[in-house]
Amino acid sequence: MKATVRLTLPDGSVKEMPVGTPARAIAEAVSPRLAKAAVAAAVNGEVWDLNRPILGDATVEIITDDDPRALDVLRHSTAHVLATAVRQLLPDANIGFGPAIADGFYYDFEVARPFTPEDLERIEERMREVAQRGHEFVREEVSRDEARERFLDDPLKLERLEELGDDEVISVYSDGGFVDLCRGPHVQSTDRIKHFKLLHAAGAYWRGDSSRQMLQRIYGTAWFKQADLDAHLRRLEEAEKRDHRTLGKQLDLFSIHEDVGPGLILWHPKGATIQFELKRFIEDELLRRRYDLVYTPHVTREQLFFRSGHLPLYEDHQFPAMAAGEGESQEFHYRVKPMNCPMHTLVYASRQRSYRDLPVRLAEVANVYRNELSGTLHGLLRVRGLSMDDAHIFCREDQIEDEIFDLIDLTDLVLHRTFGFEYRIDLSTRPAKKIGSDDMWDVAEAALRGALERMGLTYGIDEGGGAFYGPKIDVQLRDAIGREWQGATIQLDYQLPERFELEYTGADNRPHRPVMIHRAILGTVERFVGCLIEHFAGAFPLWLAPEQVRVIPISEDQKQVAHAIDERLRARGLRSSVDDRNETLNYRVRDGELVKVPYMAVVGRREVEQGSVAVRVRGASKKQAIMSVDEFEERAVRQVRDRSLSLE
RNA sequence: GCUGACGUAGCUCAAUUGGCAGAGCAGCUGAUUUGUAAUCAGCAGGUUAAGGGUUCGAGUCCCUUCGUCAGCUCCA
Repeated sequence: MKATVRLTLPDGSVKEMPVGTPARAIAEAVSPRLAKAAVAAAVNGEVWDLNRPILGDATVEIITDDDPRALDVLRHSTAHVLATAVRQLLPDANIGFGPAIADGFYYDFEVARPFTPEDLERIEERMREVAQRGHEFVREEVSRDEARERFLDDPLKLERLEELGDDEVISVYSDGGFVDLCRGPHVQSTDRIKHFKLLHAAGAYWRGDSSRQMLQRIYGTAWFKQADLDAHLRRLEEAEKRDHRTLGKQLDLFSIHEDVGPGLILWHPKGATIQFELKRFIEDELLRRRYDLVYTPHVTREQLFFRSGHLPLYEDHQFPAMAAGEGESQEFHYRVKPMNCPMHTLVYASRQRSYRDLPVRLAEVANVYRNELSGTLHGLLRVRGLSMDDAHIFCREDQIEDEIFDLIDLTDLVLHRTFGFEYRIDLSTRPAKKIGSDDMWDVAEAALRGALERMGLTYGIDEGGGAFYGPKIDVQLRDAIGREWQGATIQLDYQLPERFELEYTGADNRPHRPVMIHRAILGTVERFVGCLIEHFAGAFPLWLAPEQVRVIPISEDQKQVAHAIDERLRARGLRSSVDDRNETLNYRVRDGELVKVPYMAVVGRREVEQGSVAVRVRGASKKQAIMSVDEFEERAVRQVRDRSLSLE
């Protein structure tokens, strides 16, 4: 057996080291500085503990605390410290899973009673003690029998253990008396863990299965630097301030009333204005791109959804059936529609189609209703009554790529060029359980890829993540404070054309089956408006702002002129109003700022004499610009037309 | 749907061990005529989510229902 191993470092240099040398030794050999910053190592690309002996030739890269992979290690280790502390305080607690997640970690426990906020404080305090003690994280590889022995009192761990394959290495990590079945890796010692905070506790089903017992999950966050932790906590606060439910109330955009029902939105005039502008923008764009608008009923005989296959598969998400009216045949039951595709399919099938007619693009910003679980409802982001910016494209296989290309362009226009979102694209390919031949899938996936590449876009691939009826493209958008939201979705469908026997006559005078593309660019109007509220923190760009201009006469003497200016702005299509309430100027300016009116046009004695207005731009206090009414009017109209994101 | 927490005026929040339901803002009325983030005074506003129970007495304790929130799950 060789006594040394050849370790290749990222700079290409090769170090000859004794077998079993840990990555830590390499870091120390390079520089004390590197050793200090080192958190873990990538050995042949796999993240390892610094202390884990390297037994064969390998590439080794030291992962330092500024590497994103290091944060996962730190957070995972913090989760172990959490479990260590909980076990010390509650020795009977059974442990579930405790992984690192985006921005933090959690750990699941099976305990006699749920954790209270006071419990969290006590646990966090104990965590600090554990961390400060500097327990080594010790990794051991054990046999299955030995592992069974060790986790005799941990039924949840035993269950996981039995699922591990025979060829898998079973590793166990311990720190300060706490032992966990765990793949690792971990930081070297608990004293590396300094900057963390427990955030909240909530119930979570074991293995995410609602038929299994409920565990108590504790969430937390951990960082290498105090400044990073502080910044993260500030981000959470900022997100809370932007919460669309709070802003929706403050800005009088929408409400949800108990008597109407949960998940059903009452759009107030100001919120409705935003929706109106959004729909107008989208529909104008669709017409330009040769879509046709359609309108279809909100209620239908349920046989339609049996034919489409939604029933009984999707029944849990549909509202219950309604009987037909008295005196009518009771043979048919009706359903409120949860989707539009079957109806659009019928519009397609309402007459013969030639290959020359394709693609047929049918669009409808449609209200649909889905009976979502009560516990999942959340403001505008998850609702039961929603308006999809839905469309279905019926095309030939050779047209798929061009259609997808156009859809991605549309997505970029809407999300990026219009609203300034950055976004990320994922392509989901064929799942194990699918319909259609492999040839069909080859064509479909190649078309999606081709369009993405023609666009010059980078995208991720979710292998096997497609729907059973076709591959899809999902777009995740990133908002002003870095959060990701589900944006557009584009799905190919070979199933519905089959079920509804859709056809077109080809150049060969033979019947052919079209392909169907389902797509939503905004997702749903409700969710998108919610996202916009948080993205802009309620300060909408001029074209979307429910109230664009507020004209404020300083005293009664300017009242008439103010109303005349308001009339002029209204005549140009601007949403203007006059605040001539009997209040001080300061009061009225403050009021306008609080509801985030983009422009306040103040009219005093000087302005009346000059035919001008003193324009105050939202958020820019004390820097008013005096300009003629004409100039202001042109400026505002131009910005609305351009859908400008900033005010000038 | 499940687990836990919560529900007081339009909004934000008080109310001691069970002991007279209160404040600020918003609203209304009046005075004031205002030069860029809150002028002053007065008035009005409540079946304490709904229903039931315990008690001399319930916003407060117990039960049921509805709703909200944090998650689980699922998705757009």
